[in-house]
Amino acid sequence: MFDPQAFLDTVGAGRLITKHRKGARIFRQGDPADGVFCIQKGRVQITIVSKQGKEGVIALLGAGEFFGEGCLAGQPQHIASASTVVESAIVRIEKETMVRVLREEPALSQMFMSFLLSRNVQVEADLIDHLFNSSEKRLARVLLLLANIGREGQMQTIPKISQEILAAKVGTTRSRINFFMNKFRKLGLIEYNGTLKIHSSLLNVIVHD
Amino acid sequence: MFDPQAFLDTVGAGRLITKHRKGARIFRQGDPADGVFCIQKGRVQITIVSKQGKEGVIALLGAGEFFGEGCLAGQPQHIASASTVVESAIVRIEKETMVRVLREEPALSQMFMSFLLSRNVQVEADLIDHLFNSSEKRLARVLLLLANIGREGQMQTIPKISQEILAAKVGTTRSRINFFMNKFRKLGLIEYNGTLKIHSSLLNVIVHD
DNA sequence: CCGCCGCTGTTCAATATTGAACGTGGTGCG
DNA sequence: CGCACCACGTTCAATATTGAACAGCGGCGG
Repeated sequence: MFDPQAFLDTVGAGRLITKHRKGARIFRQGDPADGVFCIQKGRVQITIVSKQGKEGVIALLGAGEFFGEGCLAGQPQHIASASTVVESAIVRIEKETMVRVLREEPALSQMFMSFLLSRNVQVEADLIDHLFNSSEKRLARVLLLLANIGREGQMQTIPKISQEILAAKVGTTRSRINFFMNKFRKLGLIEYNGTLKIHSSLLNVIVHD
Repeated sequence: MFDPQAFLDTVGAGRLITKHRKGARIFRQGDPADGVFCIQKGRVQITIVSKQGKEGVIALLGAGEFFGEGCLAGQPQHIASASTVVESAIVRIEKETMVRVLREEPALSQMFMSFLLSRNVQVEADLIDHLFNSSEKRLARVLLLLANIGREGQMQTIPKISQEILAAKVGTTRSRINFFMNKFRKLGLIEYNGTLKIHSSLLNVIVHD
């Protein structure tokens, strides 16, 4: 679907590949936005904090996905922060370089556009989720999406994620998350002691009409 | 920023311009998705209904904006419905035509991409709004956005919109909308009897920390 | 004129959600 | 070890939100 390697090979100068440990900050909300980033390996979370100090996770991105692309739309500063959730390799591409490449390389332009389109679909799905669903269903959905990043049918082990982050992503409080996590566990929909496992039966929470 | 006319001129065959009355359906949730639409004149709302029958408004779009672009991301069917809210002129472009044009015309590709980028920013802003804000603030934001579609500083008259639709866009119930509309009115932030006027002071509701 | 219909105004109990508190167990570190 | 620091489990009152009901009020067609 999307091949970041081919992309990077053609970018040439004006790019910078960096390895980051887990938990490293790539950029902060408010920093000047003059570059686009692409994940080569690892996982990155995009967060934003409100004026009241609440934190929200807008996106959890994996290999092959871009972030910081808002600057191409003319945003002078990043409206969100980006940090790694596992050890990651990130490519930074200067805004000017990106613009040039998009103009001169139709194939890459296609690639980037198809990323934008699918990101659009994703964010819209998140929005619809908030429009319609209770926090219980939203939590179920987030867990299933996390599990499905590593695709497969049955049961999935998830790389450990704090209830606080889940709360930020779902858009509710930690006490609510805790409440539902225990509910799901009692119902046998998930398991956890140190590792978190998601059963496919968790789907029933969402489609429950 | 974006010139739909120039775009349309170069599309050539494979497009179809239609005028629609207020309230006309362009496509329905579930219809096969094989075309992209562009608004030449007027206003279009994108809605989706949940399994429980609740309706949600995902987007309110104006001249120069596209919709139905999900098919370019490989969506076989529309996940939402589109209908006009005022008399509108809509251009339909066949998916194949669109793909071809995007490939062959870098300038138009740029245009479309800049639309995608700003749409992304918009939807993300909506999502953040839901993540952080109460329905009261969300309503205030929706009203302000509606007023600002026709840009200007002070006070704006809005083309009449039912509380039901507002509820769908804000993501709450009509009784809540009614409650806040009256609250805003009592506070002198908006006026309405037959026409709806938004005062710029409504902004204070949002930035109230 | 009358009745129907869609929209608004209003109320209210049931339910969901928040925000804050406190206890507990593990883990890393001086 | 003892301490500090997290993240989790649990509780609870205060608050926000829902969902449903009913009434009033124009407009519109028969």
